[in-house]
Amino acid sequence: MTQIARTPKQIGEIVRRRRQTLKQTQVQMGKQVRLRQATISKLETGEPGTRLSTLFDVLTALDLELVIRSRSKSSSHDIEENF
Amino acid sequence: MTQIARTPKQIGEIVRRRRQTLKQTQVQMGKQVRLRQATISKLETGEPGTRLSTLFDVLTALDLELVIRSRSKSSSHDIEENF
DNA sequence: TATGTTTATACGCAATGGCGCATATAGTAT
DNA sequence: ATACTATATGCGCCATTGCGTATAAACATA
Repeated sequence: MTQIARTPKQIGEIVRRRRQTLKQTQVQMGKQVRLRQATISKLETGEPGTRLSTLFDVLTALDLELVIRSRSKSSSHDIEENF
Repeated sequence: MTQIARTPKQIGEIVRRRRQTLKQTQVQMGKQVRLRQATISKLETGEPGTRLSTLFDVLTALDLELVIRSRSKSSSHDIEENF
C-alpha cells in the first residue's frame, strides 16, 4: 500500500480510506491518539491548516508511515512495487 | 531517494538536506512558493505546528513528493529500492 | 417512518502559525 | 578580526487550529 499525496485533500482521502478499512470510527481513532472527533473530521476533509503533529498522530493510529521522496520516481503511481 | 519521517523534526531534516543539495537558501525557496524565510526556518527546525499546506508548498519547491504507506513495509529502511 | 450511529458544524477560549518587518546569531569566508 | 551571507528570533497583527461541549446533518437499518 503506497499512496502519493500532493495536497491536504488527498491526505485526507487516504486517511479516511485507511480508517474505514480498519473499520474504525473517527471517535475511536481520536481516543487512541487523544484528538477530538472534530479534529479527525477536519483532517479527513482536507483542511490545509491541519498541523503536522496532528497528521503524525493520526498516521500512528492507522499504522501508516510518511515517506518523502523525489518527485521523479517516475510514477508507477498506483501500481507500486509491493514488497 | 526515499526517506521515512515519523516526526516533524525528521521532516525538517529531510527538507533541509534536500534544500542544501539543491544549493538553495531559505530566502530563495521562500520566494518560489511565497513563504517567509522565517517560516521555512521553523519548518526545518521541526515545528510540530507547521501547517500541512506549508509543507506541501515546500515540497513543491524542492521537487519532492509525499507518500503514505503502511508501516509494515518491513524496513529496508535505508537501503530503499532506488526507483 | 423512526431509531441509532457516524460525521460535520458551531461557540468561546487559549495557543500558535504565518505575515511584514527588523534584528540577532551563526557560519563562511577573506 | 572583518565583512558577508545565511539562519534563527522577535514584535504586533490577524487568521486558524485544537480544545471542551454541544448540536445538526447525513447515513444506516430495523
